[in-house]
Amino acid sequence: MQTGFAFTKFADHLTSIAELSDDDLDLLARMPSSIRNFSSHEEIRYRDEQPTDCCLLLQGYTCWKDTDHSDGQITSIHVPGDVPDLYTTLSPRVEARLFALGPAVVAFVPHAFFHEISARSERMAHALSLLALADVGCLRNWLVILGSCESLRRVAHLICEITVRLRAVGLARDYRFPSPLTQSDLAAICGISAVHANRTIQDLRRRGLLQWQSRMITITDWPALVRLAGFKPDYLRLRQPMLQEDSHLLEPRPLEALEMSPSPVLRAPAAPL
Amino acid sequence: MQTGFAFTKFADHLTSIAELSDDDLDLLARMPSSIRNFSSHEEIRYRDEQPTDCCLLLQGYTCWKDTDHSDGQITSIHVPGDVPDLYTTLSPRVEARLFALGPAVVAFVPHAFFHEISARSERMAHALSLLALADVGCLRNWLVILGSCESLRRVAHLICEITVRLRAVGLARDYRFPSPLTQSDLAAICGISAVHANRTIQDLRRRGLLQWQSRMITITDWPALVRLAGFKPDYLRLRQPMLQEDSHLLEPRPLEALEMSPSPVLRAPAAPL
DNA sequence: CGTTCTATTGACTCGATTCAAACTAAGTGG
DNA sequence: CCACTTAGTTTGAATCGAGTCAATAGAACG
Repeated sequence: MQTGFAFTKFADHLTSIAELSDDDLDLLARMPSSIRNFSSHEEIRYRDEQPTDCCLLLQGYTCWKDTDHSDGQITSIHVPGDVPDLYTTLSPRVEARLFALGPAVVAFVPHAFFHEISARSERMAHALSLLALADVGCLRNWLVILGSCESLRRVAHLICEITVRLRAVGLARDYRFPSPLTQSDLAAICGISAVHANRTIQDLRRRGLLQWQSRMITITDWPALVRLAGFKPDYLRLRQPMLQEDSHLLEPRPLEALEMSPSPVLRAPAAPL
Repeated sequence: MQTGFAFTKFADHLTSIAELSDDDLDLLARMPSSIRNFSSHEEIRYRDEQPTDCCLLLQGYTCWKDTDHSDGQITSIHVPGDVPDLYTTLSPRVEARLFALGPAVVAFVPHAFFHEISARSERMAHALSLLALADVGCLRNWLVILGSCESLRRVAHLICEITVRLRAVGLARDYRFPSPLTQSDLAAICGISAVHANRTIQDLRRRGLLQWQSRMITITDWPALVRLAGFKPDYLRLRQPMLQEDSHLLEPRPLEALEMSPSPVLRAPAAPL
């Protein structure tokens, strides 16, 4: 167990949702973690596991699968800065399976750390609650998508959400980001067949909204994609809406430069907890 | 504001998920509440409302709709004992709309009460966390259903879930319960059209699994319904599984008589908080 | 007693699945 | 380095589940 810079990704994520004091950021800087690499489709958390730490995703993507079936429905996906199993700090049993979608880097952070920072700072405890509520908001919103949209909107919405969530932690600044998902993964997220996932992507490509090649997604018409998806990011509970419907891709860093300093806590030297 | 017996429904619900001490039950007995009746499809919570109390459902059903569209997707439904907006104790803003599905009786309970019992009893705080986690479990499970099942299984699964959740709070003992939902409501839950909802119900009737007439559902072949739905109630996190695949309807109260005393706290006289 | 909401039915259309096959890319080992 | 394997993508054709539209029948309510 060592102290590293894992906390900066988490700090970016937290500050995108809740306002933190300098003291809170100092608390975060003391986050102990042990890093592990996972290869694509490797299992990170097993059903009925009772971990004493949480997974903080540093690079790549992960997803929950609630069913045991290997190509079963994916219930949520995660981007760097997310802590998919934060809820295990409340009830330490894992009821589903957590997989890496593409290669992923994960920092394991002891439950005790989250308990401690919650106890020390009221505001931090509140921020962690908001984080959990944001996850539930994502879940509810995705349920609405699955229940009421056809495949084209589903896929479009998914890509909008990933984009905004990445940008909230300082990634995908140029509307371009790695996407190691297979089309079967995409299908498992969107609740459609792999074949149809393929045809849907082609449709999006043909409409000139995005490119998806060699494990990279490049959004070529963000406003149109948002419009097609009917994407409204309120449910993400971000302090900055992050939409910029008007800003075109020609101006790479629109107006969030000041609100979005990538890692405001880097000034604090890390020290063991 | 008065103290009533609203707490018994809530206590039933809590004890179905978490173990409570006698002291905890005494705490619950002091629950202050003000009762209100709602008629079918009346709105209980409005978007962007900032309530200082929670809705404890005493009779009937309610549902969340995340979209403003009046026939939009329903993201969750609630049975007596549920507190749909418990999360507002953490973050007091309501992001969706809460409706009564059929006539409903609701007890409004101040946030302060939940904060107080959490502060006084560690075990109670934990129980409330488990309650919230169970809600999320429901949500995830329903997302899987919407993403991977066709309409027949969706409807079958919904009815299984309602049945088990009702039975967990001492209702629907004979696999028979009021169901004031319209077929449009059912459609909005299951993400299908109202016309198709109708045809699906007829299918279930034709298979001899249930009756649905004059706002009552009678399950006529519970084991077959469970099998058809592929219903596995683990995700509800109930302490008692409540499946009884084998027990037929001829024996109305199978084996849960001892574990399920309907309101174990009624012995405690209610006193103002 | 009529108005309104809800349930039901039929015909047509469309989105999506399935199955099968071909094709590409990426490894792996001889 | 090439042949072989494997995983992932792409395409077509047949089928099926579900949506839509429209019309009717029934139930509830004032």
